[in-house]
Amino acid sequence: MHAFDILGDPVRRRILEALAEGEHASGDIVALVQREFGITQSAVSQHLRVLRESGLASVRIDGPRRVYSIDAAPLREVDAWLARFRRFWEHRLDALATEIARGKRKRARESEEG
Amino acid sequence: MHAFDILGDPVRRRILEALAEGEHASGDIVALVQREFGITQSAVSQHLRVLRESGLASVRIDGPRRVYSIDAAPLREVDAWLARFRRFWEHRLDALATEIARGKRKRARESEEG
DNA sequence: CCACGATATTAGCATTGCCTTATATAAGCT
DNA sequence: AGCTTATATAAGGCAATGCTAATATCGTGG
Repeated sequence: MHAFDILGDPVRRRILEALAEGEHASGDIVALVQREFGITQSAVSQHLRVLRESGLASVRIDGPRRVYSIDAAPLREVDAWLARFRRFWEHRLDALATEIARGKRKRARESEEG
Repeated sequence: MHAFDILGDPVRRRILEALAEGEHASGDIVALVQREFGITQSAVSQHLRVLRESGLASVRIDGPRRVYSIDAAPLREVDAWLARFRRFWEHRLDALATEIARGKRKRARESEEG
C-alpha cells in the first residue's frame, strides 16, 4: 500500500500528527480519536495496524500497553514526490535558496553514507 | 474531497506529474495513461474530472480539444501538512538552514500581500 | 447539414475500505 | 486461578471508488 493511500484517511492523518509529537500508548490514541471522530476502539486499532503494516508506525510493548511511535521514512517519499510541484508556490529567488539548501543537504548525506 | 484522497490514486498522480511539466490536451494524457496503465479513455476522463472538481487542474477549450493545466494550490496544503514531519529526515544544521529560508519566504509573502 | 474526431457522461458492476459487534489474547492484580 | 484492563482480531454490512461499455456532446471540414 502506497503511503498516499494511508494518508487518504483523516483518522490516520490525525494519528500521525499525534505521533509526530512523541510516542503514545494505544489507549491514548483511542481516546484522542474517539473524542474527535467518535469511532470505536476497534476501528482505531485497525487504523493502527494499517500504519504498522505500511511502515509508518512501530510498536513497543510496555506491560499491558502498546506504545506507538512514528516511522517517518515513507513520508519522506511523499515529500520527494511533492518536490516537483514546489516551484509553483516557491517562486523566484526563494526557490533558488531552497534548492541550494537541499543540494547541500544531499551532498552531506552522500558523503556520510559513502 | 481532501487533496490526499486525490493523490491516493496512481493514475491521478501520474497525470499530475505530466501536468507539472506543462499543459496537455486530454488526448495526450489519455495516450500516456493508456500506455502505462492500460485503462480506457472513459476512465482517464473520469480521473480528469476528479482533478478538475478538486481544484487540482483546470481546462481550457481549444477547438475540439480540452487542454489541461495544473492548479497546484491544493498541493501546497499537502506540503504544509507534511512540514511537521520534516525534522525526522532534515536533521541538524540543514534543517535550521531550511527553516531560515522558509522564514524569509514567509516574511516576503506577507509584505507583498499586505 | 452530416459525418468524424475528440472528449465527456451515464449506467452498471466488482472491488475495496471503513465501520460495528462480537470475540480472542495477554498482562497484572487479588 | 479468576477478574479486570488493555489491545487486537474476525466477521459481516454498507458506502465509496474505479473500471468498462455504451451513449451523448460539441467542434470542424467536406
